Amino acid sequence: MVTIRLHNSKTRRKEDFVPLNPGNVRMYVCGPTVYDRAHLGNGRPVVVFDTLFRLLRHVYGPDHVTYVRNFTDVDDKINATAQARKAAGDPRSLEALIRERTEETIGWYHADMDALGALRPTQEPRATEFIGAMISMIEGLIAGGHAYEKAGHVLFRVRSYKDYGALSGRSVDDMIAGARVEVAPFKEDPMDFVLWKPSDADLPGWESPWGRGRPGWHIECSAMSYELLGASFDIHGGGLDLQFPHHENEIAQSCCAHPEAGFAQVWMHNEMLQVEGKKMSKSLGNFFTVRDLLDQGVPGEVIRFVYLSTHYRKPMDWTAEKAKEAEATLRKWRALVADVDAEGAEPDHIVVAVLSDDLNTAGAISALHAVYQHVEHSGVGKASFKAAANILGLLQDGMGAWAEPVDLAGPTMRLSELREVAMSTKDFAAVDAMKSALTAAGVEVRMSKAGVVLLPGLGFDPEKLRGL
RNA sequence: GGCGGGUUGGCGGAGAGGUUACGCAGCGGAUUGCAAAUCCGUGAAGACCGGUUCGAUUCCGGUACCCGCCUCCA
Repeated sequence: MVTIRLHNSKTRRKEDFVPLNPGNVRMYVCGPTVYDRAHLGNGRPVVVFDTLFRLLRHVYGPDHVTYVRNFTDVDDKINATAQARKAAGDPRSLEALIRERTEETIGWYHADMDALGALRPTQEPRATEFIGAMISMIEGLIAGGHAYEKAGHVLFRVRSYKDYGALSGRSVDDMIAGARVEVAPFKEDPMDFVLWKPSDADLPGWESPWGRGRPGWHIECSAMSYELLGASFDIHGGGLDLQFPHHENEIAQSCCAHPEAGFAQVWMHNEMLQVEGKKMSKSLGNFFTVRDLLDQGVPGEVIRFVYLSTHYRKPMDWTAEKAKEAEATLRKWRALVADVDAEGAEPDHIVVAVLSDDLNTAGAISALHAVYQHVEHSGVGKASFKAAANILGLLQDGMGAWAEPVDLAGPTMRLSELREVAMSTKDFAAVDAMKSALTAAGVEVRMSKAGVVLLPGLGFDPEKLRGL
């Protein structure tokens, strides 16, 4: 069996991955807050951990991996959207408006992430379905002396957990010295964070031992991972920006609530995303969603390829140039395995080995280039090539419509005839005219002794072919 | 201010203490009505300064620059 090695943020080292139970490998990844479309940065961890999910399924068997990714549907931004709609005159209740907004956003998320070729996780719990579990965990923390109630809030007592800061390499004292902590009079210590907060009538709330209120952000992941994966599980993933404070707080909560267990064994964090060398932000005008790209005609598979062409622990720069290169490569690869069935085929072992070394997707893509060369020349190993690409979620059946030939038989025939005539008359004017028209419509024109081949490119516009 | 990460050839981007990464672009050639595509071949790197070593781009230290987090933005 292949040994998977993973860089563990907790130990800052690459380690052999040894699951607690090979019969059920368990992974939890922090999912989206469902208040709006997923932007390009949101897609990166989805594709990264989907690739890990696929690798784990390959190594341990598809039925022996449990992948949980949550939906955060309790959030002030969701509330704000709902309140805005209500203020605009919508007669429905706030709860109904919130439900509508989160349902709508989850639908978008699924559609967009499906387009990136990501498998649905085994379970996708919503925070609102686990409020009871959060309340019990908070009660346990209070009973254990790790949390306290004050002014309608319940706060986690950071000083009660000696390893607080270990994941992100910070000490409580250093952070306080940094002085960027929220000042709240009811906190025992400035670093203490909210487990539960009161809701007034204009906000969604649940009854609790501390009155009507709603959970703080961090407790949901602790409660849901415990309910669905247990007190100890294998991998916890998310973006690097979540390392502090979110994951640090999760560890504190979970380890104090279940001191006998180890919580997550391996922590993985993907680096952030940039666009054309700059941080993606609305103020710079380079902010866009996955849906924006899909609507512009960039295939989801191309977006996925670009994500995977940079190692997950390095900042990734999205550029139009990369998308162009990715498209060309995928077209070439898809042409090679157009009619190949990879079902049951053994994926190329070098690609798998490279990928198993801390999810080296960029290295795996390079290895695929080498395998392609070999298969191209020898004609053998197509299924193995495709199966290896499939572990990266590339060249999946059903995702290649964008690369499939469009019926251009008519223009092909006409151009062939024109060329036939021109070859004898030596007057190529008509041929060249038609060729430029085709090129302008986004069609790639290939002419050789073997004949004429027309291939639609990314910007192919069938409308422009009318009249040809 | 505190913590963490990065700096590889024209561009993108990996691995490895010593032997070609790879892709794109470029250049030369085959092919071509022209071009595209394809194929063959080919040049090009390791921010800076020290240290360890027979030998470092790869390990260690320092400098410069860049980036992220510390503000419920993945």
